[in-house]
Amino acid sequence: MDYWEVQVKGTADPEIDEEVFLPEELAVLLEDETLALGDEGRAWLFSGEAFATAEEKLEEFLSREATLVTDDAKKIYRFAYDREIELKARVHSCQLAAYLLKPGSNMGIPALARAWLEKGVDPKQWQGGEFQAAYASLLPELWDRLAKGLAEIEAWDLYEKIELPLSRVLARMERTGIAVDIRELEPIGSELEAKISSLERRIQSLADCEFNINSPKQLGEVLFERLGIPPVRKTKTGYSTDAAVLEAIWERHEIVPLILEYRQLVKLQSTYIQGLKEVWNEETGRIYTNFNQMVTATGRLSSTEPNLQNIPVRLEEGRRIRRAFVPGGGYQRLLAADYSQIELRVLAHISGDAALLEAFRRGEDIHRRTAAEIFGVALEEVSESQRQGAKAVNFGLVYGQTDFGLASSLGIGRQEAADYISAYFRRYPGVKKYMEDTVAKARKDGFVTTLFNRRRYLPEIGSRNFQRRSFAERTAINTPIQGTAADIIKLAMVEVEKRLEGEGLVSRMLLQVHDELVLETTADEQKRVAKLVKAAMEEIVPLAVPLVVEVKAGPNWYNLETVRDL
DNA sequence: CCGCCACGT
DNA sequence: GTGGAACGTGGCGGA
Repeated sequence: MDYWEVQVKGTADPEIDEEVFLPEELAVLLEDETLALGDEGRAWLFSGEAFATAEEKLEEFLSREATLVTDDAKKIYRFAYDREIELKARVHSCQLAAYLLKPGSNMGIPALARAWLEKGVDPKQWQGGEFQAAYASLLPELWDRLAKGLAEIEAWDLYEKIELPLSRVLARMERTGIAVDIRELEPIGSELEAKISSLERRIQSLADCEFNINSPKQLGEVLFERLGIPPVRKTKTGYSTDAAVLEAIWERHEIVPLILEYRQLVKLQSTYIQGLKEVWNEETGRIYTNFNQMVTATGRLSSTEPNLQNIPVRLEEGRRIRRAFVPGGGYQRLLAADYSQIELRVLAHISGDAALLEAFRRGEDIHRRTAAEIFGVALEEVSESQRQGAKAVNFGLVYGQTDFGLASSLGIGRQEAADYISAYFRRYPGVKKYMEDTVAKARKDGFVTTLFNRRRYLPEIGSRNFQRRSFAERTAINTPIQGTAADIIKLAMVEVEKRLEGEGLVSRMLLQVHDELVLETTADEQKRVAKLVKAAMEEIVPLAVPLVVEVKAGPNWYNLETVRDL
């Protein structure tokens, strides 16, 4: 590698303008007027602030048939979308590769260099903006090593066919944002404020003292000392006062339900009403989330600042917040497409269990069918409480359930829960075998994989500590299921984006909520887009059972109605 | 900065 | 016999 001595300008500190050494191609990208490329039309760029100094050069570069190796491709894609550049260059992401090789590890450049190049890289050795050039100088060798690593674990396709194209889709979604009618939040906020202060007064009056209800410590003292309610459970720091505890002591004192309601309303007010107002952009009327592609252990996305993957839906009080999420910028409808029972369908596919396969192939109500199997009754004979029990079993199944966990979720005895579980495994022996085989494989290899070869390492699977080992075993069972579902929806997102573009439609994807995609669409396009999205999601990965997607549409995220006849 | 708690899938 | 559902993010209190 030839190194040129160049100047790096426009760093975080405008006073810094130091001489550093860079790989030749990088130096050219940053400084040279004519933008000559390396032998293979390849350049390396650290996505820190330095790339703002090279905007024009970068724009020009990205419009060429060339390859840019960077630490974070999504930032480059954002750069291109923000400037409406027609992107011709291929982009590679070291961090994305590193995430697939070892999720959970530190994805910073110095850490990656230490891990993959066995180089001692100390960020403190560079001054000011100099480190950005130094980081870039590590990229050629780092990328080479990571690309080889992906091939070695047979995850190159996962990178190239799913994660990298998804980065571009996510960049586009982040730039698009979602319209929020802030006026819808005002009355909800005022109502919450009134209810909260009224509850606060009633709670203090029942306790006959002033205390901070938001402090679990103070609340515990009031409930379990002052009011003399027998404590249910302890945490490391004191009395536990979570919802399960409060529900258990519901009858002991009339203050308890008020506290549950108070907690719920304060959550809505602070996190959603206040929180969303604070990040709302008044120029565009939209909210812009960050979709993080390299955080979770299983391959799911996460959403931050704000988190738009946990907007309330279960309880009506909070669900109303969804009225504020609306189509904007000339669009008329929001459209939501969600996978029905995707995790249980994935379980059916990877376990190959005959009864589970049959249930999904027949299009049966899966919880009803499970209840019929567990309780040994005909489908028509299943009672509502039996169905609820079976639903909890199916739910827990995916998490590597224990009798204790099932018992507490159903409010039944531990023995009864254990009976349900063993009845389940008698009727679904393929599922039992999958779980045993997966744990055994994890113990042998030290990792588990998804259908698309995403890996998760489980170093504690052989621990002699029961708690640690048990946790690793549940994780071994859950990760291939949750992770495969994540792979599938990611692939579907890439396909949906491709089809929308290919069909010349203006409708656009806005959000992903693990098994659901939210789009905004026009009145004209709604029907066509509903069909397109449903087909793309259902057909993207042919499993041994059908994937079923339900599509809803409406004037906001609260009022959605099923789109029929697709 | 960590623990608790509450929201989502 | 053990502790006991999987994956996340944000607000708050308190050290």
